[in-house]
Amino acid sequence: MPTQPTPTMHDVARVAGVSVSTVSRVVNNERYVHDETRAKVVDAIAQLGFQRNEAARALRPGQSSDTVGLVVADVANPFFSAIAQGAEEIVREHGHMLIVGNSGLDYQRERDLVQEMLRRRVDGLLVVPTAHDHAELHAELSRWAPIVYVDRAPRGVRADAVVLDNRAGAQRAVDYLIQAGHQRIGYIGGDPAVVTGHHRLAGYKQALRVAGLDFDQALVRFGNHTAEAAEETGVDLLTGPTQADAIFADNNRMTVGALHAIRRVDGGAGLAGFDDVELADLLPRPIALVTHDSIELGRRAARLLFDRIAGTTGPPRRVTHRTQMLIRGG
Amino acid sequence: MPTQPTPTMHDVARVAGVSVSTVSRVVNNERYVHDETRAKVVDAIAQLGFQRNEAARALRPGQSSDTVGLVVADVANPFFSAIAQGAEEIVREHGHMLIVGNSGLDYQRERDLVQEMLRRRVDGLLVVPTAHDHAELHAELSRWAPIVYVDRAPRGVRADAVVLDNRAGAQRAVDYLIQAGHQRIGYIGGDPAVVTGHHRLAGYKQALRVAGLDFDQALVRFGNHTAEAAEETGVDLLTGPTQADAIFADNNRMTVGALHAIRRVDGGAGLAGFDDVELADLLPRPIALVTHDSIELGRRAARLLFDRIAGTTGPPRRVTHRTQMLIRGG
DNA sequence: CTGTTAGCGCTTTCAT
DNA sequence: ATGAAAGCGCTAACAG
Repeated sequence: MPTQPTPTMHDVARVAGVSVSTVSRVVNNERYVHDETRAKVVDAIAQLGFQRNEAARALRPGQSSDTVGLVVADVANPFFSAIAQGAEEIVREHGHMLIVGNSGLDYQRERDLVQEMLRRRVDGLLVVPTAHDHAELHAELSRWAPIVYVDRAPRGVRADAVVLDNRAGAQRAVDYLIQAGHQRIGYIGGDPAVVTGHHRLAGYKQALRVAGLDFDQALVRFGNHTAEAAEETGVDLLTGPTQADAIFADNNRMTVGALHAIRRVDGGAGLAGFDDVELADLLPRPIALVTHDSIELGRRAARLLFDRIAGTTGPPRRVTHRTQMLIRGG
Repeated sequence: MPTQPTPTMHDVARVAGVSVSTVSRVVNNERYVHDETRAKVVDAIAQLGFQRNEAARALRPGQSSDTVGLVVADVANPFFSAIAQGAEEIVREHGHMLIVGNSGLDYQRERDLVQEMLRRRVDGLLVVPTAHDHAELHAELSRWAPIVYVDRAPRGVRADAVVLDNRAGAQRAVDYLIQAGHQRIGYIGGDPAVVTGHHRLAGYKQALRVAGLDFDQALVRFGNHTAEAAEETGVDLLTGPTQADAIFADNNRMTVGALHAIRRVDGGAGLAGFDDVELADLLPRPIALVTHDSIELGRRAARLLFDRIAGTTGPPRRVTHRTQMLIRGG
């Protein structure tokens, strides 16, 4: 059956034989409504299946849409879906709803999404920013609603952000590879412009430096946008002239690719990676993983956002979540 | 800096020295606006950073909120996040936005979420229903907006749904185990009330029947709600009096649990599972997986929904997606 | 206790 | 080509 127009308070009022204001009072559980009148209204509401139009309600001054927007690169990536999970949890606790959009790491789309969400008058935004400089975007849009950045701070802006301890995490994992006797550790990274990559690379370099190993630019390969690309890069690192004997993978997609590469090459290459990957513990060979609670990351970002929505002012807050290294598999 | 109130068309009109109707015309790209006037308005819009309030716009008769709701059990589960990914893609193509909620497979929460989304006047709903009877819920709420169910049809209702070929998929995987010489195949399932489990169990039974094997109720264990629970169940099946020599896992979480169980027991138990699991191909022992394109599942459901939103009437449509069996790992 | 009124931000006749 | 005015569904004074 085709859908019907939703009944309004006016309809309820007519059926109950009262005025709309009385209906409004009943719906909002206000005092000073005669029990009898209330009963009539409640009946009419049930009979019509009335549900208050929140969009209309939000139009009143001082009211809000009770929605929050979340922009991630790609909800299908376990890292981002964990963020979404955590964010949804907090958002629901606050009686809000979550609008989700995928930027695909495309700046234009990110921009469009944020703008569209603002047009819907979200109370705030959680954004995993693309690599593009955000100075303009942030200045232009954060006037209207608070924005909290997740996983990485955008370029060109000092703004609220909840991030991971990328550098220390990467350093630790790379150090593990070094301690295991590897000397030529390849670095497989994603978009070179994304700042997390830079920090993780810094951790990689630091580990080499501490161990007194030389840094070889040929071992560093950014620009892998899928696990498949990372796999090819991994094979090349391991079998090509670079002669890598281990790999550090920049994020979960890269790790999956690296695992396949190592399997194809079938040498004794070592592997470490940023982010956890499901089933890594069942793999035949040990892998060092920089893990973190990404659901909590989403929660923290959402809490910070609601803090701002509640009116908390002050300088940009930067929350850094710790990571830990786990040796899984083997 | 705290956020400012968003400028309205009225503000723009004042700055541009025209009336709100003229601003509206410019914003909506209507003809019959003098170029000079248009320029003034465009300037004012840019100066103020005006963005049309979509909520207010949607209030006008005949207009819609251009939003769609998606209710899944848990976006962090790769199966559901893939659905979200596919849905988001189509929703965006239609110029809409996606509101996401997690039901946690709790009927009351599902109900609350759907109702809340309806209050926000979503144009339609995509729902992965809980196990509860939906006769009342569906009858009550589908009057206001079209609902398309994803992954499983709700109990007690004939409604639009996009589902998988659960029975045939399970049958094929179980048959694979039988052909591999296994005789006592344990079944690890989730919520016994979820209909997909029933269909998959039917496929399991059918495979046994075809092969002339007896069905043993003791081998069937529903009620595992996490991978950890599935692991314990798996260990019990393999080492307990049931003496299972293989396991069929009902869904991706169960498969992860079963993998751990088999690893703990360390026998030569066979394993098959519904849904794909990342990295399964790298595991040391072969596993039969019933795979499917779950992103496409989300896309199909969303397309069907927009079909209804566009006004297509007719009897409930049931779309069944094919599955395929892959032997991964080994 | 309840109804009348005004108005939120926007679109849409209807005049001019 | 532009403006005035009404109204979408709801809430919030303000009367009574």
